[in-house]
Amino acid sequence: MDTAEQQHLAWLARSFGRTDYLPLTPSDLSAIASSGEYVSKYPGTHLFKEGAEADSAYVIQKGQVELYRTRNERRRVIGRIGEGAVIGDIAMFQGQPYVSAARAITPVTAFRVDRTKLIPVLLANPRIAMRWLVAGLDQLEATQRRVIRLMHRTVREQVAEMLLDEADGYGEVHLSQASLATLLGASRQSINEALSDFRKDGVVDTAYRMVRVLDEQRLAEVAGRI
Amino acid sequence: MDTAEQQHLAWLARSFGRTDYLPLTPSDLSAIASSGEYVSKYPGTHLFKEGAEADSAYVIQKGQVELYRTRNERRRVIGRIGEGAVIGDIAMFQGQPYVSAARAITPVTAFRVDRTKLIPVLLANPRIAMRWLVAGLDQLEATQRRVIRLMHRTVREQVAEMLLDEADGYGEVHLSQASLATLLGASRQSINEALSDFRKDGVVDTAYRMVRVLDEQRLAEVAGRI
DNA sequence: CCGAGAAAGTCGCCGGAATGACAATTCGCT
DNA sequence: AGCGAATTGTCATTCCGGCGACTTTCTCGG
Repeated sequence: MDTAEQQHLAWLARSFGRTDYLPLTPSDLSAIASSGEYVSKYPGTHLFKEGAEADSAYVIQKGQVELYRTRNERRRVIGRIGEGAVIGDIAMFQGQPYVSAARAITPVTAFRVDRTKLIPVLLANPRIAMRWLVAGLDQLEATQRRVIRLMHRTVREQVAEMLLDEADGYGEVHLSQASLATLLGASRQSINEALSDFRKDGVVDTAYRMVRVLDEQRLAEVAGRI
Repeated sequence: MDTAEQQHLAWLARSFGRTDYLPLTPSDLSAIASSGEYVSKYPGTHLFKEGAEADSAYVIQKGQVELYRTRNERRRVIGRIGEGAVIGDIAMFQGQPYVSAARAITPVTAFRVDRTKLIPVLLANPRIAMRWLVAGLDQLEATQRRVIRLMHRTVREQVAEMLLDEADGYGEVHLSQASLATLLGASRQSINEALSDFRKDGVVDTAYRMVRVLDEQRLAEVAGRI
């Protein structure tokens, strides 16, 4: 599989592992309760694996899930998601294999939606179906916007943009520099250089597998968001 | 509006102006007949304009429609579509403004689907709604794939890819080198150089505002489609 | 507490492509 | 036919960033 493809899948998987992707309300869940069931996963076990047929989607109720892809027999963590996130749904709707694997890293409770059972329920509850699918469209479109926003920008600008995008509530980005490089399609060295610059200017702080954003304002300027 | 944004919209509009985007069957159309009406447009008149609120989608029944965007008071043709194509639907579902204008270039008959009338019909025909929306997901996903496929490739490869993609039935691409440059986010000079190379090798022929593909096979090799 | 392996930090080299600057064509219009 | 604007064809210059090759630092499992 070529690099572009890898990157595409990484972006997709990342995009759909976002906690702000909440197409379903609690009442929706009760409506589709019959098309799935609650599952518990111990840390280390899989919700689904990369490349498997996407016959289910999951709504995370509790715990943290890690999304990763395997490439050249090496695991690449794409992101971590938590409560409320929906994963695997786009692949499920499209009838495509999962683009990433999902593994519990804490004890996880999730609602597993079975494709074959879900379809009739959605046909009976078109309002939910439409909201869900439109949410998918929005997500995909947003991802695309992001990707194109990154094109034809210097690595430095791309890194700034990415950090702003990926920072969690504490302004921390838990990704290795190599992961950032893969996502941006840049070399690890260039990422490192950009981060070194930022660190020297006191804009970010770096540690093992982590970057902390210190000066969001300045980073936004670099990213061209002005 | 910045360049990345421009490019994003150009890509989107371009992608959705493809005749292979056919989410609806004739029987679907009869089912949603009540949510719209047939409209006839004389050449030169608009189906919709860029930036306007997307309150309708159109299914082209007959004729040719030109999609274009205006930038710096200059029209940029993004594509032409014909019978069977659906336009404006993604924007309509998302509640976003149209990303391009659509203008009839031959006498056009189209079925105009009204957003407010459509929603209840789709709720009553969830099967159509789901198919339509999933088709939208597929399209967006395919576009994204294309975009990422173009990233991190040499201009030469990008040009080859683009020419294959944009060639009409006669193997001709009616775009100025500057337009190609904009779409690819490259400089005009680089495009020119790539085209010169291809011309020298007898792979393409160039003229004013036009490129004709002579050796599709070889172009595909360059594009990496092998 | 320690060792292996992963991740991070640096350097030099070099190619692809942006930029700026012109000359040469071609087309649309008067 | 002829003029001006748009388009195309070429260079020389500059620079971003990929790649290879290390060294240093950090983590984690035993």
